[in-house]
Amino acid sequence: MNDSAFPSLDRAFFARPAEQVAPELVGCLLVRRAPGEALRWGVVVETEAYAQSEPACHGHRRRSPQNETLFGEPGRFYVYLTYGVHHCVNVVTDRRDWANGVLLRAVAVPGAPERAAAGPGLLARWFGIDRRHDGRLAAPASGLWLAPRPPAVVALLERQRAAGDDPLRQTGRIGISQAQELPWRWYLRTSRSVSRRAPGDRTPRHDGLAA
DNA sequence: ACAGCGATTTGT
DNA sequence: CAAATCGCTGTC
Repeated sequence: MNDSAFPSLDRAFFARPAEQVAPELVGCLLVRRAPGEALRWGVVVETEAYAQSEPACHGHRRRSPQNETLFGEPGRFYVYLTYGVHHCVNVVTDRRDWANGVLLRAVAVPGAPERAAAGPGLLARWFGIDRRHDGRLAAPASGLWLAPRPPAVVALLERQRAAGDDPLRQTGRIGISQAQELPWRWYLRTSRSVSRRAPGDRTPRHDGLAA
């Protein structure tokens, strides 16, 4: 399997507000090429948007060496350590000097256990992502990038949408203590690899995987 | 300096 | 439901 089978999303895709990019990233592919290892990839099934204007965003309070990447150019990865234990992977969106990004919360990996990357920390662990990836461009040259929705995923989404059933669910964000009312989390209803249920979400779990 | 705490996960 | 575990942030 060649890298060319996974074309990289370009900067224009990310140069838009996070709440616009986040739902469109669901169904796209996260691809990882580490030295001496097999290519790893999976379908993004859950995302969250963050913006400087709301208090849950790391860049809301102030700009610092820690969150500098979030203020930088779109199309780069913003990776941080949380709870001293787990890494969280974001893609920077919108424009320079405005903290904006999309948190990748869950990925469905074909051939792997369903819950292998069913959460921000698990996802980072599975793909071998840590702070060294912070600031890297989302491109094959970085060994880590995002690819557009493959035809099979596009077909699945269209089929369900045509049946009057939107496979993309929108809820409040998870694990934050501020701005919980903001519905900036999106996930693929048909996936069993979603991290967890948001408070109040009664959506039934559905069979059939999106990959 | 120092206590507090987090965009999580796991086990009791 | 609490521990694990690190480093940033605000305060003393």
